[in-house]
Amino acid sequence: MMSLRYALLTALADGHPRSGYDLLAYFDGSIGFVWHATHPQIYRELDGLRRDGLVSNELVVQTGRPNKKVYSITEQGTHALLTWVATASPLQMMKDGMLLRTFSYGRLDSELAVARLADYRALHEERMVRYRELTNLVEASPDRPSRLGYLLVLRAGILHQEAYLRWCDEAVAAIRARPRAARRSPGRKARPAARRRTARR
Amino acid sequence: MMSLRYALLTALADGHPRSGYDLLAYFDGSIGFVWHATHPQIYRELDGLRRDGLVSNELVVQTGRPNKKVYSITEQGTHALLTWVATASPLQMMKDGMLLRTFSYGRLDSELAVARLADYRALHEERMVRYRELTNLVEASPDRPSRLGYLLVLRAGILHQEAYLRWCDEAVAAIRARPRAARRSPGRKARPAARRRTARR
DNA sequence: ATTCTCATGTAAATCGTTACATGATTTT
DNA sequence: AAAATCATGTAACGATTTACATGAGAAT
Repeated sequence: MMSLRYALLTALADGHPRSGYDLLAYFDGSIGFVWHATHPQIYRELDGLRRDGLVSNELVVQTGRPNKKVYSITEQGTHALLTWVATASPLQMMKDGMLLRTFSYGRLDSELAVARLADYRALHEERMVRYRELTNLVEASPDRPSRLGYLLVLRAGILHQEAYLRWCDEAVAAIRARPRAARRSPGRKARPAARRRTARR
Repeated sequence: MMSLRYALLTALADGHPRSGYDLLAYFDGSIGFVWHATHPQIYRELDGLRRDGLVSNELVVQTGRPNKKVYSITEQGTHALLTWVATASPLQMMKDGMLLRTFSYGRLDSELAVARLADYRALHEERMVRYRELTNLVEASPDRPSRLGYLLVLRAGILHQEAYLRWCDEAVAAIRARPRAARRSPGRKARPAARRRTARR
C-alpha cells in the first residue's frame, strides 16, 4: 500500500523542509505512533519520492557537522497526499506479540502470567502519560492546519492505551480467579505421571 | 521475532494435527485476530518448523479430493512455544492507515472526512459483533486449556473495538465543531488567488 | 576516555503480499 | 454454466529489520 510514502508526505505537508534525519526524529514524536519507520527505510523511500517528483531536495553544506539533504514536498506531492487521504482505509490486521502469547496463558503458571501482564501494563501506562503530555502541548499551540489531525490521533492513542490498561486488569483478575487445577508451573510437563503420547507416534 | 512460527505452534498446541489449509481457516477465526498470515507464508513457515523439528508431518492420501499433509506439534515444539510464551513481550509498533490519514483530516473537506469515519466505524462495529458472537460460543464450550487465553484475546478485541467506535464518534464531533474557515473542498487548492511558492524554487 | 548527537548511506536477511498454476468435486 | 470448496505449492515483488560503515564535534 506504500503507506510509508504517505507518512513521509504527511510529515512534509506543512511545507517545512526536513532532512532524513529530521524526519526520523519527527516520526518518533508523532507520525511514528501510527506508522513506525527506521532510518534505512526513510532514506530509501525519500529517494523514491524524489524520483517520482513528489518531493524535491537540496544539499545543505554545513561546517563543523555533516552536510545534509533537506526535502520539501512538491505541488505534485501535496496533491498525491490529499488524494490518498480522501480514500477509504481498509481495516488494519493487527499484530500483537502480547496477545499472541496470551492465547497460551492458560498453559502458563499463574504468577508468571500475572507478572508479565504487570510489565505490559507499565509499558502502556508510560505511553499514555506521553500521549497526555503531548496533548497538552498541542492544545496550547496555535491552530495550524495540522493541529486537528494531530489531536485526533493522540486521542485515538489515549483511548487505546486505556483499553490496554483495562484489559490488563481484567486479565489479571481472570487468571487469579481460575480453579487451582488449571495452574501449571513453568518449564515442567503437565502431569509427568500420566505421560501422553503426541500425535506423531 | 519469528512470531509467525509461534502463531502456528499456538494453533497446533492442543495436539490436534492440522494441514496448512486447516491452519489458514483456523487463523481466520482466532489467531488471525492478533497475528494475520496468508497461505504462502503458512506453507513456507510450516516447512521451516519441520526442518527445525518443532512440528512433524504426515501425508494423508485422499480420494475424491487432493491429498494433504497434516502437521503435529512435537515435544520440542511444545517446549519452544511455552518458553516463548513465558518471555516478556515488547510494545508493538502500530501501523494504522486510517490514523495516518487522520493526521491530514484538518486539510480535508469536513463532509468527506465524516463520511470516511462512518465507513470506518461500520467496519469496526462488524468486527465487534463477530467478537461478541465468538465470545458467547467459547463461553458455552467446555473448559479446555486453551479456553482462558482465547477468551482473554477476544476481550482485548472487544475493548479495542469499543475504543475505535468511541474515537470515531468523537472525531466526527470534533470535525463538525470546527470553524467554517478551516474547511476545504476536496481536489482544489486552498486559495488559488494567493499562490504560494514551494520551498523548492 | 567514553558516550551522545548529527548525518548519511549500503548490504544482507527476513518477512509479507500478490499473482501464477493446477484440478477434481460440490453447490448455486 | 459458474462459482465455491478443498488442497498445495512457486515466483516475483515489495516491505521491514538488523548489521555494517564512517566520522567530526560536543558533552559527561
